[in-house]
Amino acid sequence: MKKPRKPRAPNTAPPVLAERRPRPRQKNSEIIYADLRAAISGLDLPPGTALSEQDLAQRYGVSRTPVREAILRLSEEGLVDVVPQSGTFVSRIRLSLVREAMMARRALEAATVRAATAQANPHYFAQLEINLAEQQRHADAGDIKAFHHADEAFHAAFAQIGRYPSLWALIQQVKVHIDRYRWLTLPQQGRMLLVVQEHGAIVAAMSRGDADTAVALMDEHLSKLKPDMEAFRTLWPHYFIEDLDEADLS
Amino acid sequence: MKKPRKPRAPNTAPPVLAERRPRPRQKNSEIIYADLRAAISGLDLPPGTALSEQDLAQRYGVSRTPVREAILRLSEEGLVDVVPQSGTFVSRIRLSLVREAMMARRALEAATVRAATAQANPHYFAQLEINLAEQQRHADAGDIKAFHHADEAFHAAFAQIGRYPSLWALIQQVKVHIDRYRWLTLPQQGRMLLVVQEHGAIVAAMSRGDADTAVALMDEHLSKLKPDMEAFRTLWPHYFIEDLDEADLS
DNA sequence: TTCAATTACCTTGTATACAAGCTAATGTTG
DNA sequence: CAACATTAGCTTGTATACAAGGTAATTGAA
Repeated sequence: MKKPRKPRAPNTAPPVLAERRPRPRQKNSEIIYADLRAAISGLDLPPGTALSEQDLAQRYGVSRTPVREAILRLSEEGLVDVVPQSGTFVSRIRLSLVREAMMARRALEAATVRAATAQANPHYFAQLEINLAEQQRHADAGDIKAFHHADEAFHAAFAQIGRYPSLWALIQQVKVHIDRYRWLTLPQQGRMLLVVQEHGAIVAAMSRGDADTAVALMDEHLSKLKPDMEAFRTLWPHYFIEDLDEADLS
Repeated sequence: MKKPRKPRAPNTAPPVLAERRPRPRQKNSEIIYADLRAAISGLDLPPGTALSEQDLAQRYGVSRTPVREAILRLSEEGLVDVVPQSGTFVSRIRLSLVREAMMARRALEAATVRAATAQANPHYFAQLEINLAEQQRHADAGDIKAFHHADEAFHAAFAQIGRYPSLWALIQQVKVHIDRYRWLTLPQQGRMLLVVQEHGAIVAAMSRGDADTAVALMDEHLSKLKPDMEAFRTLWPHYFIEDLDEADLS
């Protein structure tokens, strides 16, 4: 006769080091999330596109559950709008949000550039120079997507060098809203070469230990986007959504 | 005999204004998320606590699905660690993350204070004064939770006044990591009254239109937390987790 | 022809069932 | 008694079924 096993005490004891083996396997929802995010960020899924959970599930060969989790994350980032009993749609670009994202990015990257300047050493400068060369190569070749990738790595490097890695995660979170807008303006010729020059000037200031100038140059670099918002809004009206930014809510 | 209906075209057409009726009903997952987040932020669920989806589902009277969605959001914020086939645990406080969160918050709130100073008008100052009085009241009464609530509203007001509402959402996201740490130090007597004074000084500088001073005062205000990290780490060792912040990864 | 009512189909939200795998108590062996 | 192997029970990840409700094509009447 088997004795009934005593129920195990609930696992309230803190696992001393649960982080040792971060499950090597990547969850399906993560893959789908990254995939959709890249597509939305790069305007491959333009604003207003309908996303069906069922459809995506079939496309990825999984059930609705992981798709739902991916969409939930996108929804929190403001990249999709989930309307119950109606549908899920790639969110339209809210210019007020772009404006806020630019402000946040400027504030955060000013911090990373300053921190990176303080931590700088020859090893890191070599890393930055390699990245700059890569940017130059892609700019010469006119490969916008590759250039954008190198640009991301360049900006990410400051957070890494300055020892503020999670700040980059935060920057990425707001950056996606800027990027969606930026893809409408980047194709302008000569833009990429100008960006490489500005990046080089920032590194030069850092190498002189001139943090204030480096920060100022970065701020100027990130502020370059503003000008012609209205023009683009008339060109791609469906991509944008009116917001009550100028409406006085006193 | 019924004629088979022609399949409807997929809804790829952009819904002209899907945002008109934001479903009044709040999803269960949102309620659970807010509830758990508040409990974790306020240390009612101390770091290391095990959270069972099944258990929470029964407690809230729902199925696992909405609980999972809430936990997924907490996981993205770094407030819980989900270990597949093992359990979900309230994350331990990573001091490196606290440090990064403080840096991010300082950078972002500097921006909101500057913007708020530019937008200031008597209506907004009256709003701030009312909030200051409320802080004073709660500080006198020694009601820490209520004071914390008013403190949040105070800081949120700058983003609102400066017309950068989504920046406050970003600040809240990083602030939670600071708060968990702060609850270990806030009970110090006299702390609250000092905070009210510092808040008042910021508003005073704003009322003079002195944005630089207001920003500097806010930065100083937000930098007050630093000192005794090591002391608390020895007092509540289970609440913290070692990280490789100082480890050189060259 | 025009316009309103109907209704089939699709959407997301939730509940439930099953699968893979980790943990700790139990059983076994030296 | 000590150390190791076994295994019951729990965990999360995923798949599937059902429910509530919105949309648009169809249908019917004026």
